[in-house]
Amino acid sequence: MPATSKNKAAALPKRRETAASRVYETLRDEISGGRFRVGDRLTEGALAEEMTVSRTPVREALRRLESEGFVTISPHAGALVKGWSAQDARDVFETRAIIEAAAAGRAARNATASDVQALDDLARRMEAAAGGPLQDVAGYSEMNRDFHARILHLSGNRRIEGIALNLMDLGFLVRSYRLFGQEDVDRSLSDHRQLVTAIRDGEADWAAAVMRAHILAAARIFKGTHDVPEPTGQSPLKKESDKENIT
Amino acid sequence: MPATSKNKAAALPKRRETAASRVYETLRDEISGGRFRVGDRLTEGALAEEMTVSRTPVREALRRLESEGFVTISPHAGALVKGWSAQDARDVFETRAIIEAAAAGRAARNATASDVQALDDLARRMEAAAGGPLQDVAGYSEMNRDFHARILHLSGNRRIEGIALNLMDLGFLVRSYRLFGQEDVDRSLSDHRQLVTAIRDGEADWAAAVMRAHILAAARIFKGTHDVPEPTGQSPLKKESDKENIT
DNA sequence: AACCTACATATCGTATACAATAACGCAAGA
DNA sequence: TCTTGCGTTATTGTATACGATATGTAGGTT
Repeated sequence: MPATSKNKAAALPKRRETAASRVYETLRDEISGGRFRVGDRLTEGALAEEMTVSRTPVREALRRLESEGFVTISPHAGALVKGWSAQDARDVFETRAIIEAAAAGRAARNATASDVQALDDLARRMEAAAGGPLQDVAGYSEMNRDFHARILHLSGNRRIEGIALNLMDLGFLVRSYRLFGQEDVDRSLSDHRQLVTAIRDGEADWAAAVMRAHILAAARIFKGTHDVPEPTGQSPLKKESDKENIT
Repeated sequence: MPATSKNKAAALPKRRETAASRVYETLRDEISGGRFRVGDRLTEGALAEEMTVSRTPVREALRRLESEGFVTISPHAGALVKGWSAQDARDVFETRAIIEAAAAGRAARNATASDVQALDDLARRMEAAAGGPLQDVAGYSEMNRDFHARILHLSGNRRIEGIALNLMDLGFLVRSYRLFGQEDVDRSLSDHRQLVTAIRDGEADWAAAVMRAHILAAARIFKGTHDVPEPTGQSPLKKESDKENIT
């Protein structure tokens, strides 16, 4: 329905954000949150009506989601929610291991005392939060992201930082912490402690090796419990799952 | 003026592309080609009129260019041609060195005999083309891109492949081969030979090391002759200075 | 003279209207 | 029953109209 710009009081006018960015964030969270099935069609008109905006900002949001790998868009066919194969997950973790290991090594050379202090504080807070059986998964995940982001920033290479952050924020990874058992969390925390120490002492090679192991360990957990959301089922209609895997 | 889709006979009537993609490609080539100066304002309306389309496809093209790092867009201020500082260039080369070295190592493990054959053919063709003083810079550059792209593909990691290709295709790097002297070309070709050999023999570590050296050497050449100052922030009074930026 | 305010203008963000295309179904024939 | 062709329809691509916002300027006040 034509929302005549009068409905600003309707939803969330708090921020001075644009409608396009709001639609983008909403859709991104919803896709990550599992509202849609892989292969689902995202129709501009339907989404526009649902969010009480016009097709223009929806369209913009979809294009952005495509560039970040959440949906695929075909010239006249529209947007489909993109699926993740086991191979995709493996590739992402492997790439993260490579890039973040290098970043950790650089961070070990660049970090100042206060940088190390901040990292250490964060690591301790994570340990405190994980005292019990990890209740606040979202909060822990957020702290973990922050920990990695700080190290990436300390690498001094903004390109590395941006690429690695993108990889970290991919939808199918965001919620993977639910898969962590107690011992996994313990090992992860131990890795973090080692990273802080290695960075504090300027031991670049050690920092890189720890980071690599840290990420590959997470990959193993993810892989073990998350084997193949293959396109097998998923066909409410006929054959929609043409699979984007190039191979 | 409503261009009633009849003017397709103007330039490229062959393809059935969308207007947005045409605008995107045109703008990308023009930015890479140096038509604009760093910091130039790209106004939607002006570009739309120039290309005889509406603002909508222009807008879409600009957003895409932003996501690929060619322009920066501020919420209500519009798009500016993005500049590359020496630090940016350094970051890109360093990141390429890290990622492509890893890719070369994986390629050494995955490559089949025919893969190696294809690489070797390409390397030989490049040597032949560089017999003289490198006349066809564009052609040579294209072959070089293909060489690297093949190795990236052989890594078996599509994520690595995509990231590295993006880094390779950044505007300010595309034409950097003009900076290569004869000895630089010779060393580059020698690197390629070594890469082919290392991959053929499955020597992952050697392949990775050669690739790393290969890219960092290129970085050094680029850096030496291309030391540019910062994009000077965005001076608000900065006026349009289009046309004529050869370099 | 400096500063603040109000207005004018240019450009972006969004809504809506229209055109083009591809998916879908239905019917007709073999 | 299967195939094939055409027409309908839903959805995307593009154009245009309108509203919102930032910037720049002129004029008035202190």
